[in-house]
Amino acid sequence: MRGRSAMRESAGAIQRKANGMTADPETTLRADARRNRDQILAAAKHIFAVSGPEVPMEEIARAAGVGVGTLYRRFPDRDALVRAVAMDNFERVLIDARVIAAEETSSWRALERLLRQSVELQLSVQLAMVSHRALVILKNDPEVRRLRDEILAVLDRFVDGAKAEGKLRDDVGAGDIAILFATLLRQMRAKSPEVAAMAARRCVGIMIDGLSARPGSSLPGRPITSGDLDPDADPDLGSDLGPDLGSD
Amino acid sequence: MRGRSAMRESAGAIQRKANGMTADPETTLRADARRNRDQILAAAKHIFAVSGPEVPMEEIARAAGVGVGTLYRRFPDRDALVRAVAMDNFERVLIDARVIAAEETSSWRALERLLRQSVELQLSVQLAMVSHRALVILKNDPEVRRLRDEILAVLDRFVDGAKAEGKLRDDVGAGDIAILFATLLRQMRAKSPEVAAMAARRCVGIMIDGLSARPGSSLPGRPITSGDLDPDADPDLGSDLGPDLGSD
DNA sequence: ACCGAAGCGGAAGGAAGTCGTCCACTAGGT
DNA sequence: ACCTAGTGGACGACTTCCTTCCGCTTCGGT
Repeated sequence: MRGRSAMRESAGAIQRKANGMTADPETTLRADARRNRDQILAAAKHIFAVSGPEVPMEEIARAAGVGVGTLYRRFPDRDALVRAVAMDNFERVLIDARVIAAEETSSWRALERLLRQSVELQLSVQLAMVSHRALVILKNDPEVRRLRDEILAVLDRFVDGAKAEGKLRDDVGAGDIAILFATLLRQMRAKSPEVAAMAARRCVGIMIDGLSARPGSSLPGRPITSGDLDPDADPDLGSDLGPDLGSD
Repeated sequence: MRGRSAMRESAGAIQRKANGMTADPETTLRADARRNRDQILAAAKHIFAVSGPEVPMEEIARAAGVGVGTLYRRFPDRDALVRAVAMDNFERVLIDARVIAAEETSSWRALERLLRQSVELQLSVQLAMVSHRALVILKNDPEVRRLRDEILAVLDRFVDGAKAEGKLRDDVGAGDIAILFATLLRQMRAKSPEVAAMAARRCVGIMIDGLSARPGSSLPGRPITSGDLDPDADPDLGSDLGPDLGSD
């Protein structure tokens, strides 16, 4: 049982590596092993997106069409895998964002396009913002963090530009948008996967309409900036679920 | 896993229902026991909303300020607790919806108010729509189901009315709205709980703007109706994803 | 104030599920 | 054709959670 569909992967990967950040792990790999590694990454990305970052490793392995041993050989523990997935996702988003920035002259249209595309690569923003566990893991990795910040910077530019164009409502910040979409992109349940997929696209459409500038409506509170997203609290973990229950 | 090992539904739960839910538990209970029961319910509601319906029972007990033993005496197993929380939530929403329906003359305003309020009672819609596990539990309870359907019926009326008024865009259905909100109401993470709470209100505001009728924008696919939300599949298990992933 | 009984908390036994290693085996590369 | 990087999946240790049980506490009537 080896055949799997993870093929929309191959092209971009090589180029990304050529971009040259961590060349160590892949150059030494045998062709076969390399392919497996990519499949694992693709499967993990998909499964993380659907079920969160704490699914059994064996499930990921199965989805990738490999054994658990292989998975553990490539990624020494779960954290390493989460990190790798996040890096891959962030890189992809960043590349997309830059392409869009280069192609679109209107910031509003750029923003819109970026958001719509994000649905298709159902994705990592949520991994970084919705999952506490993942957040803890990623926060300690400066590389990941740098990528994330770069993406937020691009988003900031789009937001500012779109506001200047009068297309984006003035009372939102990049943080609003990031939260909105991170939340929205979580998997939805419905009668069928088809309905769910359609629902996701429709939700994004509704959101974009809600974001566009229009007189007469206003939001409570103040604009949430990208800075508001940083839980700068403590870098160490310290029990992720337990303590904050008594807050009520 | 464990709940159904003894019996699919505990005989006690059925009995309680037959007696009438409101009469039995509250009249027989000692005053302090009653208070504890309410605290458990409140804590469970809060924690379910935040962390999904599969959190350790002990955590719920701790948050309620009682011991595990007390919790188990009151609710023989997790299913019973989930049911009780759902009933409570649904009843509350339904009551709100009816008050709103009676007070508002405009369907659009009624819809808007209902949606905004739903954020405050951070709530059950999500329990019924987002969590697979909960869905399975609740689907087998005709009482719960009846309540849910009643709520959806009210929502349907609001939606139809608001469309007729020309205030709600024509290309959405009650299902769109339900999905949108169920998704949106999931807990959000941000720098602080305050920011998260503000973000939730803002998101709803943006969404309502996106829903209001306006020429020039259209959504992909077809309107999602309340009927699209029912996973009418088989009642015992959703094997389509393999092992049920405790994503929450 | 007193007493019986309902109610309480939490320690402990037991079940379920996951992790990550290890080793006999397969298949690329030269 | 050989050598070794690579593979899969069974397995023992471990963690986590469920649920029961029992001695102590508190309620409520007298």
